[in-house]
Amino acid sequence: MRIATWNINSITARLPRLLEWLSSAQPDVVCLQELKVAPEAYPEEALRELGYESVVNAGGRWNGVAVLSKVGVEDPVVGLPGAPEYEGAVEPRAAAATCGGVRVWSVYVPNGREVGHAHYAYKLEWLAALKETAAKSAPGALPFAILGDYNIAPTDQDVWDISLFDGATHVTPAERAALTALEDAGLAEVHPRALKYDVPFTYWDYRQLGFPKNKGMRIDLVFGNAAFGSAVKDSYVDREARKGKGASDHAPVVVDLEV
DNA sequence: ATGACCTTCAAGGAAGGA
Repeated sequence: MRIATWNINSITARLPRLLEWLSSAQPDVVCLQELKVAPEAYPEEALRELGYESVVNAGGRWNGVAVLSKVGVEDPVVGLPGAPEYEGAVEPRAAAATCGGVRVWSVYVPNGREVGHAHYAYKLEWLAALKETAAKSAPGALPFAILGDYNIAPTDQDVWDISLFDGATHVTPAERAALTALEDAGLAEVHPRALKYDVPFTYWDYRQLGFPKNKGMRIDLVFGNAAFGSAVKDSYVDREARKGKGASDHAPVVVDLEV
């Protein structure tokens, strides 16, 4: 089984490239983030034509996630249990489904904006809620994974130049401690291989030739329980999908499982 | 070559991204 996660930065703008990638990469399950689409405008039919059912959590202009599956959708959940509100609203940042015997969550962790900003506190609260969900599902025999845009670089090597991140979000000890908390809950990171260069970055800023200069960050992550981890045969970042006109600023992370 | 921000909402520019 092939599972992928991809922040597509608007499913409307990215639909041609998404459909092309689905046809070539042939994933069975895909976790999408940053749909940036109203629920009624979600391209359900176009995805169904390629064989994918969707579990969608969309709220219009910002955020939005989905789980696509060719291998069935059971026990769908829309929204993270216990998720905090931001400015009085629960945002569409999580969706889950059991697909072909694997429980998957698609998550879009809040950005945080700046250390000390209300959005940063919100990010840490959101991650604390995510840990609770992880702790409930991790011990089971069912392969379980949380895939998505975590907006956290796990180590200093996961950004192109750590000296430029002094005081910035995405690399703070508190954010990284939230990843350690997921490990305490029984999950472990699935480390992808790079198709080029040493570090398999997953995000490159659109500005200032970020991608050609490989000024990237590894912030799209996969955390799985023991049953998931033991089924992993391969994982890589498909940086080819970041090339050319009309690309998302993130590349897909692909995980191949033997289940 | 991978190339110097992009997307949404809406009507011009703001907001968010990281």
